Amino acid sequence: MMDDTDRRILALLAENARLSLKELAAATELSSPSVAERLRKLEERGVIDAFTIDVNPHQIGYSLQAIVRVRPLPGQLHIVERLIQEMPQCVECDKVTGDDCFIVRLYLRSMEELDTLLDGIAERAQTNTSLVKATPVKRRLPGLLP
Amino acid sequence: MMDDTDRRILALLAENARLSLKELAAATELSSPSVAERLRKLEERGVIDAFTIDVNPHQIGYSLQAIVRVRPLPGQLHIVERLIQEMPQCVECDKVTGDDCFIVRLYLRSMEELDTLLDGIAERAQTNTSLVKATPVKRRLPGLLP
DNA sequence: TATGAAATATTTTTAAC
DNA sequence: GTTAAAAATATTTCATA
Repeated sequence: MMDDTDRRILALLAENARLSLKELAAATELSSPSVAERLRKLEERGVIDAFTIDVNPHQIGYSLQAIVRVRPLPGQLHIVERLIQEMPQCVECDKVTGDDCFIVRLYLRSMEELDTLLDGIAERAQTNTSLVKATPVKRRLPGLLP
Repeated sequence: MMDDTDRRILALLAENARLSLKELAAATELSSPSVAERLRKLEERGVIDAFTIDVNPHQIGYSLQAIVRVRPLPGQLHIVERLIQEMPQCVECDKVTGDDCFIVRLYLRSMEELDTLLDGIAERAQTNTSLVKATPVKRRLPGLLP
């Protein structure tokens, strides 16, 4: 279903999603219409979920990043889930197995903002916060071997 | 430094990074050259880190997703960090405060692959694995208020 | 310093193979 | 999957607020 050329296109777009069809064509030794058609199919099949941007949180005022494990109290799961979804500081949330129910990534302007945010769910959930000190692996594609 | 128009451009590109200058210009009621100039500056200032794609892990063979907290044993921190970085299944890794040192997001083809991967660092680190059951918030921009 | 208009150059799309 | 022509778009230049 996906060949080496498709994988090459994905890897190129992961680095620069605004590459023109012409540039993609040159890199894959195909013609532009051919690349356009492959792109269309990759989107249609849902391999490419979205063309998007990575924004540097620091440059838009978010000086801190935290990963918070959230364990809702009995009966509070759905409310907590909704509260998390509505936090503008939440950029990612997964529902997971194990003692914790949610793992949330927050962008924060200050420690005070973190405190306020967690206070807002303190009555409904236990939380465990880790502050991000560094990012050894920035979001990237996984291996694309067949 | 960043005005409402810039924020609008960021929000539009977060949804579709391949929007043409013309489309961005229409949406912001600016001319194409004007949008091009703003884009150039957003990149130059590092507000936009990258134009990239979101790939659906299922469509490229990764049926499972796990978030693993990793706590290296004394003296093993740097080796463990390197081992994580070299895992093609690792799509994200943060170094954090607290008992755990690293929080890693893995894409996996099978449970067996998870087992093999964790066995590979078992002598150097304690790990705690959560399997992703759902994703209430998919990666998104944080609030962009000034 | 940021914008817009117009001209030019480039790219994308379409159609035929 | 390709080529080549038509259509759409991007870029450059320059004038302007």
